[in-house]
Amino acid sequence: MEVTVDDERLDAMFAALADRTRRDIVARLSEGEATVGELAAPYAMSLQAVSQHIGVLERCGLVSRSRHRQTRPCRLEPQALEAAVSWIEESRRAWADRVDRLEAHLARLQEGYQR
Amino acid sequence: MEVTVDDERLDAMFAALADRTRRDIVARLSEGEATVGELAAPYAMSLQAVSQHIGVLERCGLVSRSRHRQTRPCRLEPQALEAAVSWIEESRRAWADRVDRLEAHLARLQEGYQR
DNA sequence: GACTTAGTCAAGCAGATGCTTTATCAAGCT
DNA sequence: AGCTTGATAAAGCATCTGCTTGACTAAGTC
Repeated sequence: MEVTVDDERLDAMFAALADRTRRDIVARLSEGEATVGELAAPYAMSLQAVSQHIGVLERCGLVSRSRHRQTRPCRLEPQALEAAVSWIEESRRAWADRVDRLEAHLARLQEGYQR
Repeated sequence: MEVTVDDERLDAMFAALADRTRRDIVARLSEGEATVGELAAPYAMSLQAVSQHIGVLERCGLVSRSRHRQTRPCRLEPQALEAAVSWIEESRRAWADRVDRLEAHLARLQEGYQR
């Protein structure tokens, strides 16, 4: 049974992860919630830029923002990462299967020659 | 021990996978080698465009092109996919650990109240 | 040698992306 | 009410991307 994830979602997800700053933010959030300001602090770029990066992560479902007083705490939505992993795993598995079949085939040929 | 993959490589890899046509090509190649022309056939776009897509996949190490007569057979280099998977898995694992710790903590609190 | 096949190279263009700056808003502080 | 803090909104700009077309090359066919 295949887990079919729609293409647009994968587009957005991989595109989101294609930026170092955003991968950094995801890694940071995997250690726990953080506000936009906290996430922005380590970077040379403006708070607005980081807020935009978080927007990208939010739009593809990897991160969600809530409110607490004036701050906007962000947290990871890891089931979204699942979609990306499963696509990659599926392709890799298909390739591995193919290599296995090929090797098995070659092994049978080899056996044939030796007999 | 961490498998540290350099950021530029991950940038290129996720960017490569952020395109539906390129993911299609990877999926197709996971079923076996194919020439540029064979890969291009299903698409409305020009052969040149597909060749450029393959170039992107090649530059990030996911695909390699060889030569056979006038054709350029392409094949998947699946150990490259490993880098992407391991980055994602690592972040997800960190998040899962954190959730587990949190739940364990809450469980202990709960126990405390009931005693 | 001329023609076809399979593909690359290169220039150009419309639209997306990553940042900036300025302006604005909502919550808390005095 | 006015000021500060934490953040979003919007406009602008340089660069990158995905595609196109036209020109070229290498290998095989007539």
